[in-house]
Amino acid sequence: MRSSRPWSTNRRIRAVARTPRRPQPARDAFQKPRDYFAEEGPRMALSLRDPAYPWVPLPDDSRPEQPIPLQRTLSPGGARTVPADEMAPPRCPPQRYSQGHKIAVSGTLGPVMTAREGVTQKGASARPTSQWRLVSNKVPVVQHPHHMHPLTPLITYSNDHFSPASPPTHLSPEIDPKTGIPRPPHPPELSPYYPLSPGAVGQIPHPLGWLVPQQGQPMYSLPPGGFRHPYPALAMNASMSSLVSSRFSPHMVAPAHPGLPTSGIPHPAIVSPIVKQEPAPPSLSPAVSAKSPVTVKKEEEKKPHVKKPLNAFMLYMKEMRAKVVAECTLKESAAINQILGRKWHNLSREEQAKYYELARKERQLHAQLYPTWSARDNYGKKKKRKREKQLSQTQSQQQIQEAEGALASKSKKPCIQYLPPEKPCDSPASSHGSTLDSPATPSAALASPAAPAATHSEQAQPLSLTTKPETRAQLALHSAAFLSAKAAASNSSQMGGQPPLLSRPLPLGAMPAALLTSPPSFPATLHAHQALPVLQAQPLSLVTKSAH
DNA sequence: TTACCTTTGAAGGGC
DNA sequence: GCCCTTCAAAGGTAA
Repeated sequence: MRSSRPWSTNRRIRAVARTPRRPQPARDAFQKPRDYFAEEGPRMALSLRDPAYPWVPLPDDSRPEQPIPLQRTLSPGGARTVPADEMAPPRCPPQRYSQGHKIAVSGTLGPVMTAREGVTQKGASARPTSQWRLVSNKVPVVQHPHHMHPLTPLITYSNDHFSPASPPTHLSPEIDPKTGIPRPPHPPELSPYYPLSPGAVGQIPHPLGWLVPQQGQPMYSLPPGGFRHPYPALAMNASMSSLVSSRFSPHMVAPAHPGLPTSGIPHPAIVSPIVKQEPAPPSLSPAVSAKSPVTVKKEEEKKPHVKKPLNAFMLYMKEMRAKVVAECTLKESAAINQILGRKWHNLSREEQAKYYELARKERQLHAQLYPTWSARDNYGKKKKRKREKQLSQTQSQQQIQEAEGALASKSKKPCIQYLPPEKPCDSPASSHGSTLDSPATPSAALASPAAPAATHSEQAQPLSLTTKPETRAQLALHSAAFLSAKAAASNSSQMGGQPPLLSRPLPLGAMPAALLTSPPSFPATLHAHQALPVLQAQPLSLVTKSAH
C-alpha cells in the first residue's frame, strides 16, 4: 500500500530511473501541508482558499520537474504573472507525428522532488483502509454509453482554462464534437453529459461551489435519501456530492444492495463488455468459487470494468483537450497530449491544485463507491503489446545502443515531433536564452550527463533526450518542419512580431535543447548514463531508440 | 479490428 | 522505501 505521490513522483521515477541514488535532503525543508493530499474524509473540507492550503512556498526552481517560465515567477504567496499559456495559444505542430518515433527527455531532478515525495508518503494514507474495503461490495453497474467526462462540466473554473471564449466543441450543446453535426440543444438545467430525465433528478447546489462560487447553480440532484452513503463516517460535503452526482453519480451506479435505489444510469467509470447486472461479485459467491476455472474466467470477463479514477492531469486533459483541438485543428491525441502536457507544466500551482483536488476527490469517491476495487483489477485489461513497448523503453543500455545502431542505419521512417521544438505552446524562453527552461538544471550538469550529479550539487541530474530512430540531422529537419504557417503566424503575432523560434535555422548542436518541449516532463525512456558519449557534450544528451 | 502513440499521475507489487 | 509496471482519456494512425 502506497501513499499518493501527487507531485510527479512517478515522473521523477521515470526521469531518474536507473540513475544512481543520491543522498536525499532533509525532507522537511520543502514540505507542503502534509495532509493536503490526504484522502481522509475530514480533510476534504480543505479549501483552496484556505491560507493554509497552498504549498509551502517554493521557489520555482525548486521544482525542477516543472519548467516554469521566467515571467511566471511565483511569489511566496502564490501570486503569479501571466502564465505563458495565457499569453500565447499552443502552437500546433503542422505535421502529424510519425508513429513509432518518440523524443523523450528526462529532466534534471533535484532533491526537492524527492522531498515532496517523502512528504506525501509520510503525510497520510492515500488509499482507503482495509477496513473500508471489507465493508462494502463492488457495485455492479453498466458502462455509461457516453464517453464524456461527467466531471468536466463541474470543473469550470474562472480562469481562462475553464472559461474559454468559445466553448470547446465537445462542450457545445450545438455541435457534435465527433461528427461536427449540429445536435439538438440540451436543456440548460441539465448536464450536457448525462441525459438524465428531469424526473429522475432533482436539484442540488453546484458541488464545486467551493471552487467556483459563481457557478453555484443547480445541476443535478439527488432524490431525498436517494444515495445511501456506504461510509457514514465519511459524510459527503458539497464537493463529494458533486462527484457523486456527476462522475460517480449514484444514479449511474446500480445498488450493491437491493435496498439501494436504482437509476439505470450507468456509471461512467464502468466499462462492461456486456450490459449486465450481477447480483454479487463472483468472488463472494460460494457457488462461483466452486465453478470451473473456465466458468470463473468467463464470469471474470463479464465483470464490469471499473476504471481507474482520473488523476489530475487526466482531468485537465479532458477539460482542455477540446480547446487545444479547436486552436490547433489537430485531432491526434498524441499531439494534443504533448501540448497539454506542456500546458500542464505551465499551469501555476494554484491552477494545478484545483485538479489535484478534484482528482483527490475522485479517488476518494471512487474508493467509496468501489471499496473492493483495486487498480490491479484492471491489469491485463489492455493488450500486452503496450507492456512490451514499455519494456522496450526500459531496456538495457546495451539494447538501447543497439537501437541507436539501428538508428544510424536510417532505415526507419522519418520522425515528426508532435510539438515544435520550442515554445510550441506557451513556454517562454529562459532569460539566458536557452529554450530549455530547467531551473534546477545547471547547464554544466547538462553538459556532462554521465557525470555524477553530486559533482554539481544534489540538484543536478543529467538530462537525456531520447528519440526513436532518427538522426539528429533528421531531428533538425523535422524541427524546421514544425513551422507551419499557422503556427508561425500565431506566434509571430503573439510574440510581438518575433518570428517563431524554429523559424530560424537551428544549429545542429542546439537541437537537443530546441527539441525540448517540456524537458523535465518527458518520460525517461532513456537516461543520461545511457546516452552516447558523443551526445554527452551536448546541453542535453540526445539518445535514440529503435522503434519496436 | 485493434494496438499504438502521447501525456502525467496514481496505484500496486517486487525487492 | 525505491523502482518498475500498468492504467486512466482521446482520436488519428498503422498494422
